[in-house]
Amino acid sequence: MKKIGLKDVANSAGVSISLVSYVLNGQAVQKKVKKETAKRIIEAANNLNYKPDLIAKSLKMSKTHSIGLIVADIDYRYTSGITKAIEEEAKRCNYTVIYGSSNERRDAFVELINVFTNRRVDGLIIIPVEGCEDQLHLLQGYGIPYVLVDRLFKNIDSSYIGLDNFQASYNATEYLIKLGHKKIFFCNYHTTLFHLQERNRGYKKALLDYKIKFKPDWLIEIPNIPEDRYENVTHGLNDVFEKKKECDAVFFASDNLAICGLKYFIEKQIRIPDDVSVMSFDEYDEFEIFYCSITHSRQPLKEMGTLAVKTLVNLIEKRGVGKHITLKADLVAGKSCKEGMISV
Amino acid sequence: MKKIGLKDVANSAGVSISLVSYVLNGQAVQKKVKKETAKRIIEAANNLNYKPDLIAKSLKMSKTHSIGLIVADIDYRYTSGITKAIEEEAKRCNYTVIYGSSNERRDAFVELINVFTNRRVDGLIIIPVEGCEDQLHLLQGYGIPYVLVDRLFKNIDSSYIGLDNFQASYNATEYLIKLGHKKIFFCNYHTTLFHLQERNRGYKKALLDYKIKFKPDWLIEIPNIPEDRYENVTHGLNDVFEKKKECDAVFFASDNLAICGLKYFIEKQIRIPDDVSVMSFDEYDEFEIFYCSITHSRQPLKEMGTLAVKTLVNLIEKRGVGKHITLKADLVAGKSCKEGMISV
DNA sequence: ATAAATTATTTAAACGTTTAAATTTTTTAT
DNA sequence: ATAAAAAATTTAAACGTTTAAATAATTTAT
Repeated sequence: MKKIGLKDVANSAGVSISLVSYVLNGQAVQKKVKKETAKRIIEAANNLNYKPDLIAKSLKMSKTHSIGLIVADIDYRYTSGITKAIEEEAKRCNYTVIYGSSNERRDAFVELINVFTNRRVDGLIIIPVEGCEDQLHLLQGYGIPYVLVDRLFKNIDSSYIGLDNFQASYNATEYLIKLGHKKIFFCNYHTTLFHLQERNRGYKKALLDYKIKFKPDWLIEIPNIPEDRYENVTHGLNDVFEKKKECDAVFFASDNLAICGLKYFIEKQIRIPDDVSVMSFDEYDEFEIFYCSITHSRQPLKEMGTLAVKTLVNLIEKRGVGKHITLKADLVAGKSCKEGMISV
Repeated sequence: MKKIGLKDVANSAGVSISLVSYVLNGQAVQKKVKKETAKRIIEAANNLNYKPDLIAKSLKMSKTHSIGLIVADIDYRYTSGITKAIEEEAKRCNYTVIYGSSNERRDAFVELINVFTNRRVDGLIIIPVEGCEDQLHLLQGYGIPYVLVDRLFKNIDSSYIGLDNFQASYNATEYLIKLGHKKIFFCNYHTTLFHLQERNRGYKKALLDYKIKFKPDWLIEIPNIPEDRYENVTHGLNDVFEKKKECDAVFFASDNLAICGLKYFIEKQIRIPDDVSVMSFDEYDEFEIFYCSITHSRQPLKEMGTLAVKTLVNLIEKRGVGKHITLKADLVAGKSCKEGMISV
């Protein structure tokens, strides 16, 4: 079955191609098309079940109405949440999402940037990987608008939607301190990613403000390798609990780390919150099946995704200027932090 | 900065556009381009940082090298797992993924089919929604190849990658029976979706084969509305546990149902497996943070995603014929099923 | 030295749209 | 009845590629 094009509709309605184009694009009155002719054209289009070829349109208009989305890993709860919001908002704004995942690998990221620009996406939403600054510079050179999500590079001037990680981390730590915790461990990835470092900073600042002296071995650093995350967390926590270091609480800097930690605690029969308090950055819905609900900070994923699209579309259509938007996290109180600890 | 096209490269190298096209598409020898000329062209292309316009290419070749992926909800563990595998394999096959989510709504699904076909995707991978058979027929009419994943329609002849749901459900039920369970409840969505009905069938067949008389109130049916899933599961389980019906085990037909169930059991302080055994279809990694590991059937998500792409690409390129592939689930034994029950 | 064969390169049409400019038809004014 | 104005429609070029066919340049055979 041959594809139906404007030409076919034109023939069927007995008019020229351009008239069909005008009518089907809602320019009927502006171009002074006779009512009757317009009607005939529309009927013909319907009869033939005409479908515009968006590829041809894109070529002519140098506008694809598509945005590239590059995520770091769709299996992160953060990513699927934000992806969902992005797709929904994109639909609302009449854009289609072209999807790619770097899986935290630079080479895959570079490849995606390449393919997406060749595909002439109108813009990009990017959860970047470590060490991809050069690629972002490239995009700027090409004049392709993009917005970063979650992860920020200080030395790159771009639009950005993310969390106020410093504040969120500060608040979470403060929450623990106010409950009387003193020896607060912090489990984070060892990384150059700014947003994760901000969490360190928030944690340490809270300790400082409350006159708790931070001890270097309170920081449990995990290599950022998804495959053996659990082993690494186990190793880090063993270092605390096997050696019976004094520890009131462990604050996990991400949901995935927390999951590993909780698994560890179950295995070692360490009771939450009796033996140790637990705080998590980010959440899985499934936290709710832990025997005690986990206190955690919650990011407004839906809002972030929506804002990312809105900002990008603005950049694309209004040629607006880039900006940083940082949102606040909510602290969702569970039962994983011991209350009324004796202040020593 | 103006976009560099073949024309610019041609000018720079002092040759015609077609020669550039030949060389850059690896047809240099076939078209007998002089070695030296070819070299000059390649250099020019590099110098100017030429990037082919894939839109123009698509138009000319009537081939977009893109596949549409329509999921039902990216927040399902099943979906993100399979999406990950699909994107990876698509990359390997030189296809880009255009992503859309129906969020289980027919109207969104229809809209996506429309946009994707207008975008001239080469094919589609679809996790369909209830009642979208007409749309699949449309696709067949257009001659656009597609493969269904997870969910199957009996009355539609299409390629399909999914699980042997009947067998998986049968095996899980059998597992419970063999541990001595008699009163086995089954919690499933109330749905017309074939793959979920197959799970019912497997459950019932196992009971039958082991001469356990199925009682209608063992089937806990949950309306398929994500928003108030928890309330509905609670309601269903209350009907069992508040009324103190005799119940050895509850078999949840999906991971999301299981999560709700586990939450309920925690709230009501019903102990697993002491008070009741739990079996789940599908898993979340986070099952591992439940106080006892949950026995469940595991679908080979990665394999499914990979196969979906392979099958589709085959359909697209080799004009191969559609086929059904059903894979087997693994039963992952946890600690949520009581052992050595007295056979009454 | 010339024709034929081979090698190398260019021309031009096409893919399905959009749209400015040109043209034809109809209406209005005289 | 005719000119001018307005309304309706068509023509043709363009977007950036690919590729068959035409042409030009070089080599080989006579």
